[in-house]
Amino acid sequence: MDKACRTAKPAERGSVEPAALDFSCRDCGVYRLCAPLGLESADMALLERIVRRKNIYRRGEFLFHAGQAFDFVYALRSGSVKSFVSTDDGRIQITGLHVAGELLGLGAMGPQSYTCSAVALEPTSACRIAVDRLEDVAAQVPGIHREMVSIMSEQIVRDEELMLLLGKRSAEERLAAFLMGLSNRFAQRHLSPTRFQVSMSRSDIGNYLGLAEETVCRLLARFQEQGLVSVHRRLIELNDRERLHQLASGHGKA
Amino acid sequence: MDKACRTAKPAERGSVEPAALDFSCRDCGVYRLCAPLGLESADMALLERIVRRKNIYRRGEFLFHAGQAFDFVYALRSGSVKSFVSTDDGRIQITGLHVAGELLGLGAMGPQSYTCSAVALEPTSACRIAVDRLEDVAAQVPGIHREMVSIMSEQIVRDEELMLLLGKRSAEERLAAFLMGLSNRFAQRHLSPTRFQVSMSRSDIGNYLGLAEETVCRLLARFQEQGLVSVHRRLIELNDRERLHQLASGHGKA
DNA sequence: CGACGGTTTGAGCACCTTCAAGGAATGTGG
DNA sequence: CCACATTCCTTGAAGGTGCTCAAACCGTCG
Repeated sequence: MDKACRTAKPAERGSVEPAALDFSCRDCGVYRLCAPLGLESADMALLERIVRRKNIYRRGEFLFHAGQAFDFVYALRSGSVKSFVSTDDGRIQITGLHVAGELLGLGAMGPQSYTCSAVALEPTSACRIAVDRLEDVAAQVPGIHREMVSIMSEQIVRDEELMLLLGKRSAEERLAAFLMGLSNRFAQRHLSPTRFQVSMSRSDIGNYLGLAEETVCRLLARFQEQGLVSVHRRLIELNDRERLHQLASGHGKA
Repeated sequence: MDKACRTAKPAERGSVEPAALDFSCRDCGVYRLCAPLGLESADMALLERIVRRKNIYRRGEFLFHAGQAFDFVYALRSGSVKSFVSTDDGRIQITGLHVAGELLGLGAMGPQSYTCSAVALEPTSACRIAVDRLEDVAAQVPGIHREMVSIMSEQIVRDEELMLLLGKRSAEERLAAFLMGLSNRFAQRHLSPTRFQVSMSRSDIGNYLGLAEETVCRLLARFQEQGLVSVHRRLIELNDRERLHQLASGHGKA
């Protein structure tokens, strides 16, 4: 996506630039863990104790690998990240697409080692939160654990939705749901819900949705023929969210 | 495939009767939440504050419905439960199969309402843990929240595995993985890993694995032809766990 | 430019689903 | 206790959705 952007006019894409997705520490996932501390901008001392300075990751760079010892929780400030698990014979399944403002890695709390891998899809900036320090602080402030429980249960809800999608939806429904999901997430972040860059390749999208890369292409082409979307490489414009929503809900042919 | 199995004698099934799966409170999921309290058998007073007496559910009875207000966590003492989510046009995806000793409903911690429904697959006994009381106690004992985080991350790991299965595995691999998964869980509970009752119908198994009911039947028949398993209705005997494990890992044809 | 990764499109086919029907186990009411 | 209803399981045949294989295209970068 980084490359694709370079040819587009700045004005058109201002709203979807990584820069526009950059969140301050207050806005990003870290804050959700800080809020129960009663921390406001004044008390940054405690925050400093647990948050390591932000790191920059390049496209393709790993934030962490599955199996690796669990040392940090990651809060995305800009960019996007895919997480995935793999079979022992090498096939992988992307289990999550994470964008700015979200927390990553909490699933490792139990096993104490990462259960999935995470890779930046584009230049990405993330705060690393040292878990040992987090635990120290959390021992004094129970609200933090409570918040972690809450964040993890949100993860479970998203996972359940993806299972429903993988198990029970047609290819068409999957792609429509994917696009609508992205649209809604961008809207939450006050970005355009109708015009955005998809940071994943067709191959990744296919993997994520349990489809072949070619199927994704063909469906995008069909959606475009039907006037539902306009596709220019990874820039996607939703022209008929209403109908797309129907497709995603399975009311496509009914 | 031949019906020889159907003549199985009652005596053969003694070890897999529900009764054999009955867990005391110490063994069931409740205990995992009590352990951090430093509670041993002596301090049952605190336990009493949060655990309501066990309930009995009949086959097909709901423990809770999706959307319903989150009031209890459930610890299974015997029997088994399926949990599922559904599309708004009525299709459902089974997201979990839970057996004795496991905790149910923690995914509702964040949204404060159940995100999936849970139904007993057979006569099932469960302890209900009132969340408000649990929270009261947890406020004094941070270790409880920590344990909850741990339990939820295990849930996330299981969900990731199911996503991998639904997205990337063939029908054969799915069923083999399902059988091996059950086998391993029974082994953990000191029950026979090679001979057990599956509490789900073919239809449920198919739903769970993202397959048609008929496909499950055909595959079971094929596994039996190949000498991997013996099937007598819901009683299943694994005759070649080694090979089954290979199939589950995708080394079936390679 | 020329090579390369990502994308698009086509043709053929495999796997699994759908549709259909019969059989076995269980339960229910007379 | 038997007849009937119901549910679950099994098997067959036909068909479709999405995959595999293959090739061309495009945009980017060395």
